[in-house]
Amino acid sequence: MVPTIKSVAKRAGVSTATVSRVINEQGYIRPTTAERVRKAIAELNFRPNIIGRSLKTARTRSIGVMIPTLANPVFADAVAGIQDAAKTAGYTIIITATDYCSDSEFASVHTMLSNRVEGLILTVAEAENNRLLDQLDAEGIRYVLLYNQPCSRGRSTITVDNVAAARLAAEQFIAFGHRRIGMITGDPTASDRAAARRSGFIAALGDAGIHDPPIVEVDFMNMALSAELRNLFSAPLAPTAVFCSNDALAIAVIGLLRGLGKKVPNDVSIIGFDGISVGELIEPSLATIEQPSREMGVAAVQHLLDRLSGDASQQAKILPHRLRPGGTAGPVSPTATSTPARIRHQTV
Amino acid sequence: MVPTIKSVAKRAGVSTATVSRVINEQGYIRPTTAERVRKAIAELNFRPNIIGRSLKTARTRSIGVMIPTLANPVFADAVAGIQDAAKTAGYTIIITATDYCSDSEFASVHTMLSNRVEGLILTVAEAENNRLLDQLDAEGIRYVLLYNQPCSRGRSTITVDNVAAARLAAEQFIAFGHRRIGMITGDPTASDRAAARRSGFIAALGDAGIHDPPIVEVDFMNMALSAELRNLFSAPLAPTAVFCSNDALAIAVIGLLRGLGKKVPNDVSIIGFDGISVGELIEPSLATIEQPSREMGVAAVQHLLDRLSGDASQQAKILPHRLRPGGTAGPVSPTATSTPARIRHQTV
DNA sequence: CTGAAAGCGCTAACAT
DNA sequence: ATGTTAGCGCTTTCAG
Repeated sequence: MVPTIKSVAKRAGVSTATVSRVINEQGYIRPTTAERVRKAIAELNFRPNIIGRSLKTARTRSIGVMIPTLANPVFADAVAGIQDAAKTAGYTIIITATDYCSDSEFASVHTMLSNRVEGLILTVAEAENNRLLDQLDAEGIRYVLLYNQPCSRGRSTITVDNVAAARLAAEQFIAFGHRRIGMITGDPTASDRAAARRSGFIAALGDAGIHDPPIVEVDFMNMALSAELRNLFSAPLAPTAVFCSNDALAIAVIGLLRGLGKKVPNDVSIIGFDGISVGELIEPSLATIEQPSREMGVAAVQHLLDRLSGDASQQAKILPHRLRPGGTAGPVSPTATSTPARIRHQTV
Repeated sequence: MVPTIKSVAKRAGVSTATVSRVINEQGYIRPTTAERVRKAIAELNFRPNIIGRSLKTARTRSIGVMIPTLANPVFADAVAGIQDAAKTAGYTIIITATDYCSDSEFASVHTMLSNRVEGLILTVAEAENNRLLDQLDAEGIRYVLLYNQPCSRGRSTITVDNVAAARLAAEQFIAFGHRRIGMITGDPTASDRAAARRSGFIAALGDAGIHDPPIVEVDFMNMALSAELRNLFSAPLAPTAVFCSNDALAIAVIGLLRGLGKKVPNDVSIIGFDGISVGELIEPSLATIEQPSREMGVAAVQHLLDRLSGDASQQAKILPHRLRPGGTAGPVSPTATSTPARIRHQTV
């Protein structure tokens, strides 16, 4: 059978307490004794049973991670950061994916809590009104949100300033001379960050005197780009620039535009959001609002570990976003295919 | 504090055994009693402590997963499949990434085994001569390899037929009329699958009378595309077609070619390997040998669970690969920039 | 410096 | 149909 601390003790001719002390390097052990124990451990290929230890110490050194999906590189990168930081800190991670289905959030968290994770890193659909988070708060369970927006409840979260970031995209378009600027957003109501990006985008356009920009919501999961989207680009007053609420969506939209015979960026400029690495590799390269996903994952772990050791100093940690320039976004083109409305707008 | 089975028992006025029976729905319980217990559970918000259960039952219902990195979508997709299948089967997964550093494989596996995972899903550098796997075999620990090649030791693995798949790529190039065909491969010695792809590629070319194709090895992690690579494409007899051992590499190479002023596929045709989804989204779309990563993850879980229940019927499961056509691979072009050698080869 | 023993939360005989 | 109890592997007083 698999060796236990008892078998090691017997082999080394000591008590289990001594073996435990050697394993955990605590207390005074005569060097020769320690050596004998280590030898027994090596010979038996003994691996301390964390289950037994956890039961005794009430510490698991594990954290639970819940994200929408690993299939989106944004989250995969964040988890890579989480994994790395956790490993460094001697923690183990348990992962669950919700597939953007908020109904499964309860079950996922339940599983992880049953496994007695010491804390949670969560990306939920919406942080503000969330029964699950209410319950975690009520039970005093430590968690850190990732990508979610700071909310009035003061829930701790690691994110970028999605409002400011979206403003940046809008402002870039305006600086490029665009006036007919639209937005395409995925998981519209289902994501607080998408909502924040949307509002930042609208606000920035408003500041520039552009109101009621066309905003199209698409089903992000099965990215069948809707008829509405085709209409958007086929209209005579079609936008010359479009902000997409995430990179995967942006890349899909670029494909659609190609299908419609539109040139990017000549006919339509595109800026995405996320900064996934493949964006740099496509041609033209994707202009995007980059968020430091991996670092966000690392920060989430640090933040969580801080909270686990009682330090709840800061609620939200806002990491810097950055406009990553790319070939998909450029000045409004004189050769743009749809010109009629430009005259009107140029007077502004 | 956090409720225990004892606190539930007290509240419901029953013994802990009864509570346990209710939780696990086993044995005969009077409905009214069960109801009282369930009420107590709900009121206390009791979650059974898996740690305690595991210690008693010696079952954790968890599996350990070790992959090179989550930053590569191939592995992220596989893990998504693993997670999904595991969840369905009532299992939890613990993830570690090695970052392609085989030295960390031991530590990762050690951690997971200390956590008493019931089995492992591993992608290792090399399955044939592997001390870690030898040790797992010796200890009778169940594992399933993922992406690794079947080896003489009969280690169970989920993979595609990398040799045949690479042949397919080579044959496609040949069918397109290419004769000067090269290969660019990452983690050359460090990956049995890369080696298999390489040998399949060479074999297929050999069958077509093409020998000693140029093969360039690049450091996959920091994808600084080497000088050697530049030389490859600058040579007068530069290949008109290049097979890349994975998609990430292929996309990077396409970028390099653009930098060198070469057109894809006109000057150089490219076929990648993996079938990551972004390949379909870039322009031109990436021709690639697609492997069903998500399904492979699912299959790995099924295979592992089979083994855990004593069924070791099959060693290797070969899933079907598929040539995914794409814009990056096409017929050898009459306008190709480097023509001198074509005459010689066309005589074959 | 080391050992004996209690007990973490749970399940599974064994009783009744 | 339900209760009693032993014990999973480990850590940690408490003794010595």
